[in-house]
Amino acid sequence: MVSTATPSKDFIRQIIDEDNRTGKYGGGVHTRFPPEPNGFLHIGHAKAICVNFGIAEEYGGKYNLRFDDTNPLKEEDIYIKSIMDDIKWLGFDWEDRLYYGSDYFDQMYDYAVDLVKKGKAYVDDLSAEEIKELRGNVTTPGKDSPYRERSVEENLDLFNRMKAGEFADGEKVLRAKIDMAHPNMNMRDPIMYRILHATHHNTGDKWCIYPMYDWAHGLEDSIEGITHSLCSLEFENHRPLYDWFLIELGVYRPIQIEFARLNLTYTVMSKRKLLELVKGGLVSGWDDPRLPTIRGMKKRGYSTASIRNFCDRIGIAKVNSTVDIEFLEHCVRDDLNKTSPRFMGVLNPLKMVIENYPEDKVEEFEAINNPEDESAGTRKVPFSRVLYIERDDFMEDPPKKFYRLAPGREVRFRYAYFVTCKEAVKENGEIVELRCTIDPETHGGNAPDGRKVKSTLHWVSESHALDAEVRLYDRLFTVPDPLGQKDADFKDLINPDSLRILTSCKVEPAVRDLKAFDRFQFERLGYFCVDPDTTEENIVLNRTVELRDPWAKIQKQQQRKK
RNA sequence: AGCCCCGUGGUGUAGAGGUAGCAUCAGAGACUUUGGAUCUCUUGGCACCGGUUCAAAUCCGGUCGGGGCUACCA
Repeated sequence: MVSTATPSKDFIRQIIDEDNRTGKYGGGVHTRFPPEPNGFLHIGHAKAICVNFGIAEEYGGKYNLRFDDTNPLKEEDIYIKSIMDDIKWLGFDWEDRLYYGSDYFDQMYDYAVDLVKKGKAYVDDLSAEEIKELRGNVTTPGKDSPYRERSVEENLDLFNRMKAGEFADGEKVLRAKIDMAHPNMNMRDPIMYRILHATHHNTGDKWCIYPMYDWAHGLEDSIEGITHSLCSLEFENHRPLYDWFLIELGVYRPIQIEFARLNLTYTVMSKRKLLELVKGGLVSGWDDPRLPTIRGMKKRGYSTASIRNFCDRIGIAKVNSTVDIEFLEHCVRDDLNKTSPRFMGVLNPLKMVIENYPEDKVEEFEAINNPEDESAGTRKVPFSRVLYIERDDFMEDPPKKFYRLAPGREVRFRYAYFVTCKEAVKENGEIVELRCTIDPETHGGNAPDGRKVKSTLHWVSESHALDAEVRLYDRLFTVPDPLGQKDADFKDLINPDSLRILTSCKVEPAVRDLKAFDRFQFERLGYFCVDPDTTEENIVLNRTVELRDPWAKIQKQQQRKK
């Protein structure tokens, strides 16, 4: 029996349902994701991709990947591969529907000629400055260009010569003839073509005139038979123009629907800001794990499932909003908890000697790989007289609610024994070693007499431990809204602890078998993944996110009280 | 200022004339060989004013607030 509760639908799915009901587009759904190949994809794009491709998938429709490459000055081939790689990594397959806006340059030109013939477009000789001047502003209407009333013949001739390369960059443009007094600035005779003697990554030197976004985009959608053209809110004011071109041309017209793009706290999302960070050397590159780029997140240890689940769960709406990064972190924990194998690793090692354990003895304890997934099986973890534990797991003078190890206190060592601390050995006031004893009766971690222990600690056997470098990543900025601060440049608000590198970490032997990008959990610490920098000699691990940590919260509260 | 879009717990969203729901966060508890996970409970919201109606988050009018637009970028 399936639940009768109908899942709530966002406004876009409601529109599609209605279109399907009325048969507006023959009941089909065909969407597209149209990135400009001039940068790397980030989580904001992931949302757009999930909206466009996810909805098409859900309705049994198709989706296109289309590179919107109408500006040869800004676009480069190198971005195309990275964008495709990222989208594939997100788990989407556009099959054979990979297109380029530039594929349609010929057809667009013909359409432009159509419009000229209809008296709806004209060649303007004004300079960029003059055009700006005559456009007016939001409160004052613009004025007609002196070239606005050229004859169709003259326009046709001029436009053809523009194409033929007779004019220099900026000398002439082709404009739509709409209304210079229109309250919507986009309708004040928008430019359709500009002259750019530049080599295009796809069409080479074939063209010296290139179409503007507003002219090109609707045509691309129309040519590809897109049904629902889903884009971000800033194109709302462009929709009348999108419609105008297609209506004047009398061609198939998709519907453009706008939704709010994703904003996240404690990070920046714009290409320009991201570029500033990369160019300024403030991060290690586009794949720096602190960045919200797809590559960065992959390197950080985010899974495809966690990102897609996040994008689905934040919803779609028309209000500008900022999602708390905590929710992203929740989504990645949620997925990784179910899928990640567990290991033990000590980030800040404190040596511990078990006085009543023989020096040459080694035992192997069976550890559960994933308590959430029985099929993940078990592994053996070696135990011996000298171990490492986490420095934070011992306090000489424990405050209230600190359940971990302290002098005279007994805790459990995960999968091994109950351990009691006898003494903390100090050198120059610093604790350098703990002397402890085990209760042999608690072999495996259970007391036959049923006595309980307040906490369970992770540990690593000294002689079996692997050394590892661990990169602890945290939020990139110290404030939720780094761009909204008065009198502060966002680059000065970078969290100095957004990356902390620990070099003397000790991890259990099984970590050796992991490969680059493998994700796992260090019990009690968080989720990590293997950095591709890892070599035979040097294990490098990246922390994706910490586990939820009630003790850290209590600690903060206690500090506040002081 | 002109035009366009939008206001539902702290945050993100559902609700389409009839008991304001979900998720997250926060708080409390249960359970626990991860202070993880899981489970239970609790706090907390319809921007404001007026109108229509037996009944308004929902429809209408206004006010206030937020965002977008003034590139030969996309």
